[in-house]
Amino acid sequence: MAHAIDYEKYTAQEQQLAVFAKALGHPARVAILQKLTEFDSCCHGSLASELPIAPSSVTQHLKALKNAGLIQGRIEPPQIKYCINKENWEKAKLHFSAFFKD
Amino acid sequence: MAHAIDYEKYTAQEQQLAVFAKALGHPARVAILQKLTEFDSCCHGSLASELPIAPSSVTQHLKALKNAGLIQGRIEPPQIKYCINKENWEKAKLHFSAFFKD
DNA sequence: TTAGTTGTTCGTAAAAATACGAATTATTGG
DNA sequence: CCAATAATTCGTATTTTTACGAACAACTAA
Repeated sequence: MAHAIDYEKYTAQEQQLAVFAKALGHPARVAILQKLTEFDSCCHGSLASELPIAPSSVTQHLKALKNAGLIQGRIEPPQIKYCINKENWEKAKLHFSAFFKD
Repeated sequence: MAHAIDYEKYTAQEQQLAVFAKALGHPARVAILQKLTEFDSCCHGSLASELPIAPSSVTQHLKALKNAGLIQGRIEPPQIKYCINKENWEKAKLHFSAFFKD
């Protein structure tokens, strides 16, 4: 595992902010999150139809956002509805505002 | 250039936020920025001595932050002093706060 | 059951990010 | 000039990210 980020060598704050920031570090993921904050919940298809990337790529980005804790999905046949994870969203908001405060 | 992010397919806001976020997406860069906001200006060496990575890696991260517009350096023999690019820092702050506002 | 819709997984390829050490540049002090 | 200091550049290895299409799974509706 050489040459990967070794998060353990940094403070918990540095780690957490970096994880959230990394999740926001792609314009497609920014667009997804904006849509989810605007519409409260969306299925994969309605996100994919507005993004300039393939459906399978959208799935990858959704997974990245999920891993960072920023979104969650619930099955609602025939679709899967994705929405903001409000608890972690608030956490991210606080991390960023603390970082830029001064 | 296949399989790289095609920023042009996204809105200016999505692009800009993603660029800033990507720059914050590594704990070492978060640590560097925190130190620069705390101490106003630092040389490469004093940053490197507090980070768990090699000096040449610190240079790489400084370059990434510079490319994103978040820091700038000025020669002040025998050192190079790095500091926050206040104009873009403010811009980043506004982008993030707008993003999380709702 | 069959066909259609929805979304994911998988494999793969290309590119970027991460990290390091060695060598290099540039400047200062003796 | 020569040595020391400060930091970068360069080359390289490894890992991660990005992207796509094909195949697959799951559920619905006819």
